[in-house]
Amino acid sequence: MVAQRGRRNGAAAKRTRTPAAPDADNAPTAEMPAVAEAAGADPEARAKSIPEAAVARLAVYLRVLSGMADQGSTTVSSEELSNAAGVNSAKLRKDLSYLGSYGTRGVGYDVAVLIGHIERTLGLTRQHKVAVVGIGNLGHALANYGGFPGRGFPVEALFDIDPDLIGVPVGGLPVSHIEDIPAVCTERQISIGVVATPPTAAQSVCDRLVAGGVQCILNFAPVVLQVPEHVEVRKVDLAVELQILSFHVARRADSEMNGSVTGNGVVVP
Amino acid sequence: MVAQRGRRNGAAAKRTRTPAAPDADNAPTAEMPAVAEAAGADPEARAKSIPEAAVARLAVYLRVLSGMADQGSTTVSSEELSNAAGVNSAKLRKDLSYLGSYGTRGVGYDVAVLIGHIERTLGLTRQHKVAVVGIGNLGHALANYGGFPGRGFPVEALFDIDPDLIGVPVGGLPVSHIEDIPAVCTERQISIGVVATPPTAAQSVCDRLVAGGVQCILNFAPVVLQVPEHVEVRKVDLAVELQILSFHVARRADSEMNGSVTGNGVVVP
DNA sequence: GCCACTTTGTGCCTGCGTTCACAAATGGCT
DNA sequence: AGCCATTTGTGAACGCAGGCACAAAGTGGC
Ligand SMILES: NC(=O)c1ccc[n+]([C@@H]2O[C@H](COP(=O)([O-])OP(=O)(O)OC[C@H]3O[C@@H](n4cnc5c(N)ncnc54)[C@H](O)[C@@H]3O)[C@@H](O)[C@H]2O)c1
Ligand SMILES: NC(=O)c1ccc[n+]([C@@H]2O[C@H](COP(=O)([O-])OP(=O)(O)OC[C@H]3O[C@@H](n4cnc5c(N)ncnc54)[C@H](O)[C@@H]3O)[C@@H](O)[C@H]2O)c1
Repeated sequence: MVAQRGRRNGAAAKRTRTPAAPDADNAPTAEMPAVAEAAGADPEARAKSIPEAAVARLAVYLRVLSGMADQGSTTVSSEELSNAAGVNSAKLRKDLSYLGSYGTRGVGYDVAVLIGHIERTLGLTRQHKVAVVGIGNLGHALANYGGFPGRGFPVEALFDIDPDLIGVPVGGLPVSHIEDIPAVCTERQISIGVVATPPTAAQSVCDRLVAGGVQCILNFAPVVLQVPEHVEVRKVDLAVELQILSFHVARRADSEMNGSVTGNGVVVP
Repeated sequence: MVAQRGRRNGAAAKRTRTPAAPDADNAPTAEMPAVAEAAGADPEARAKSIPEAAVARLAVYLRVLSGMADQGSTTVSSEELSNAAGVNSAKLRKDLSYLGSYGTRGVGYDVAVLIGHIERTLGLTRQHKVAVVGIGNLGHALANYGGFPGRGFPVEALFDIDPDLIGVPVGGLPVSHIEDIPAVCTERQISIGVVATPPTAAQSVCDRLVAGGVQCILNFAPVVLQVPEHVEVRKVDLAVELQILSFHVARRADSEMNGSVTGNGVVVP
């Protein structure tokens, strides 16, 4: 019996939206009451009503389930799965209920069936081709990482501005020049662009990706990108992550300032 | 006064809901919001009441402000700053109000003063030493990254299990063996541990970091880490980020499936 | 010194996300 | 066949966070 209960760890990235059109912004979560009519036999239609936060968790459940499937499990209860995913079991059930009633009461969920439904809901039945821009420290790591292709996100284009890098294969794929971003992305049907350039270059690179028809951008540069309304941006900002941790350290150090010490960085009187 | 409310770790508290709710008047939300209550004038004490989401934004404001300071700006209005940070101006003002009233009505905020207050609130006045474990693709990128030390997060220890890596300097720092994690972390007063190992090794590495007195962990491995209550974990999961983007692509493709096309990956009829 | 203008700080309302608790469904056991 | 243990699915409550709108507070012009 595991006494350990749910850890928190929130989502790491933040969505940004262009402040250009304050009137029509109407965040992705449909403004329409939408009522989520039960008649929705269409799983795709149902997708519209899934809360953003739940989508992030579904991805986590999916990975846990994949691990369980590899281990030979065929069914799993909400309690088990929620424990492995680090969330409350009620929340897990509610999340799963967004994609329909695919569990069996008294038994649990069929692992394979659940995997299929989550994949379909997250749009993982199609492949999403990825381009990485900025093949420096981080770009190299991303290009060499084997975990993406295996999950339906093949890296199919690399770009940089450095003449010494152009044509050099990284992770088996030659680097192209950023001038060619629009043409190459259009031609290869790239749908996700990853920005790993220095912050100063990020916006111009982003513009080229958009010109190439890319629909989503994953941004590692510490800047707020401006994009058209139809492009989705997610930001991964390590400096912010560290600063949030720093805040918690400070908060704890403050409330515990009476001798007892649980970690480094605190003076022991 | 510690007052550890607010966290969700609802440990044992069974809290059966009685309709009458005789326990306290905390049920009606209309009453005094209890936040910002007895928080004295002490800025550190006030930190406890800052919402998690606001902390993340404060870190973003801080970076924008630093850029403005470098550019010579001395004051900034909430409108300007919120634009640059990509948020609503009212939200920004509310976030800043958590750290006190340090703006001047009719003028705006003094950039330098604001930077100082945010830094103090986030605990950036002290340095937070960082250790990176798993010096592979990602670990190398992190170890070589110059952006962390400049912001008060010096990388002061590297660890791996690969004998070929031990002793090799990466980014000017030699790699140590993971066996030495507890000793080295304790000795060098490491407060933040970064896990960049394969997922299978992540939990054991995490345990060693905790044994070394590390207070926070930034986890890049796609697993849910189990840690004692006093350790804070944040997870950066690129696969999840991509899957969230994938969901949005699927959703958009679904709602727009009538010829008009705004990006790649959609068949044009 | 007064007035008009700017901008902050915040009370209030709305809506989302989380949690609880329980009825309904289901399988296994006697 | 009937009952019990188990587990799902969800209605309802609760609390946090976001956003509007306005009073308070300050600046600068005249
Ligand atoms: N390395 C890390 O661990 C890390 C951590 C956090 C954030 N980041 C951020 O990720 C980004 C990349 O970091 P990095 O360490 O890989 O930097 P890097 O300097 O190693 O690599 C940057 C790459 O971008 C290329 N580049 C420069 N200008 C370009 C342009 N206009 N168009 C296309 N490519 C261009 C450079 O040639 C170089 O190859 C930075 O914004 C950094 O702040 C990196
Ligand atoms: N590279 C990326 O772009 C990327 C992207 C997303 C997620 N990740 C995750 O980050 C982690 C690291 O990725 P990577 O690409 O750097 O992998 P990698 O294989 O290049 O590096 C892993 C490193 O960890 C070391 N290691 C193995 N077992 C260890 C142990 N028990 N203790 C300490 N070190 C050990 C290995 O020697 C190696 O140096 C993985 O969990 C991966 O899923 C990486």
